[in-house]
Formats: sequence, C-alpha cells, structure tokens
Amino acid sequence: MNMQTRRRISYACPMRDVLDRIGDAWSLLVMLELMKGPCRFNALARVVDGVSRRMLTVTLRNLERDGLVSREVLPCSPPSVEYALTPLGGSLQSALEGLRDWAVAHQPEINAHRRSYDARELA
Amino acid sequence: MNMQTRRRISYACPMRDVLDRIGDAWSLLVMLELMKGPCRFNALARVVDGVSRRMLTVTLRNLERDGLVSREVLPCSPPSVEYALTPLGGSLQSALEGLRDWAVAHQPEINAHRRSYDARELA
DNA sequence: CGGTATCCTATCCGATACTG
DNA sequence: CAGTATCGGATAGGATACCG
Repeated sequence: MNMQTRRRISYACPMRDVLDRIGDAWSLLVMLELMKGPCRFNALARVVDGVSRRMLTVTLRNLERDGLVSREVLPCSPPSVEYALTPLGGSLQSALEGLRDWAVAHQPEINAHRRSYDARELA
Repeated sequence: MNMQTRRRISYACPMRDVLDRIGDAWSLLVMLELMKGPCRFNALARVVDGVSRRMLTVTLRNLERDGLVSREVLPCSPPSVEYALTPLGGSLQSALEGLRDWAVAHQPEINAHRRSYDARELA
C-alpha cells in the first residue's frame, strides 16, 4: 500500500494506525525485549535477532515518537543511552504477550499446514 | 529485511514467523473481519477498507496456506466462494481482539504524543 | 558507545487488462 | 462473481562509511 492510499483510509480505520505502528518488522520484537527491562542501544542490537543498526534506530525513533518507548542519555563517557517502555508502552504488554504465546504454541501446526499446502500446489 | 536475512534468522526466532504471517498490511484486518463470520470474496473487498483485489487474493492465499482460513467454492452460478476462519484461525481471536481493543483505546493518546514529538522536532 | 548519511537494490503493491 | 497476469513506480531496508 502506498502512502496516498494509506492516508486516504487512515481516518476511516483505527486498526490501520496500530498496524502502521507495531505491524512493521521490528517494533514488536523490540518492545517484547524492552518488556524484560530497560536496555541500551547495542545490547538491543545484539539481542533482537537480525536487526541492522539502521533499522533499530528507525524503529526506536518511531516508538519514541508514539510515546511507547522513552530514551534517556546517561551523562557518562563513553556515552550510554537507555531505552525503556513508557507506561503507555507497558499497557501493550498483555496484548503482545498473548500474540507471542500464540505464535510459540502454534508454530509447529502452521508449518505443517504450509508444507502440506506447498506439496498440493506443486503436484 | 531481505529474504536471505529472513531465512537465516527464522529458525532462531519464533516471533519472526508470526510477524511474517500476520504482520503484513492486511492479514490482521482480514482475520478480524472473518471473526464476525464467513464471508465471500467481494464482500471482504468492500468491508476491508482500502484493500485492492490483488492484495486480498494474496492475503487470503497466504492465510489459507498457513491453515488459518478455509476456502470453499459453492457449486452455483455465478460462482460463489466463501472464506471462513479455521479452528486454528479462531485460536488467534482473543489475541487479535486484545490488540484491536488496545489500538482503539489508545489511539488518541498516541496521536497526541506524535503531534507533540513532531512539534519538538520541527522547533 | 550510539548513532547518521548515502547509496542502491529487492520487494511491495496499485493499476490495468483479461478470464472462466 | 472471483479471480489471474503483467507492468512499473514507490518504498523498505541492507551495506558501507563516517562522526561526536
């Protein structure tokens, strides 16, 4: 979906907003990490599997902009920046954990469906 | 994230899979619609705000492949195809509704954060 | 350590036209 | 009605290099 379409429908559909926010590749994973506690930039980069520093920066800025994550620069050298969930971000916790638990519980079943579907399609 | 990266990490991170599945632009909205009951193709196209027929087709195929949605061709003319949640798809219901309810409840607060952040950045 | 800036390509996806 | 096929512009995001 391009930006024109997105803007056109964003007022009509409240779900569109939450998807643009947490539906991207990394926001959800980053927030799940921060739910374990505050974390620094490079520590996040190591623990969020596969994220580039560029995308981690972009993701954190967006989460900060939405008020879901806070950013605190600690006055020391070398510089240290700590990210943490805000109360608003914390209010997402149970919903995200529900999603994660579903994902973990049903991953094998879904993969089985995929393999069987792919086998049918190739036949 | 490109496919090479995605494949490399997909085994290490179970959340990656669920995001590739429901994190795209339309899957979640389509499933929320189907939770109200079975629905036909063009009816879905009308009610899922902003979706093109192409993307609706792609989305439904992926959901079908994952075993989350079933597709039944009714033997009549003109052709009629009914989509419905499978039991596996239904098992996602409470998690998705939790997400949707959070989205609806906190949308005003998030938009306020955005406006205030943008105002600071422009200053 | 915690980022930015630039470049460049793979991918997404809407538009359009066509089919059974 | 319920799709599929193809095209092309827009965009996401990795790679790389650099900075306070």
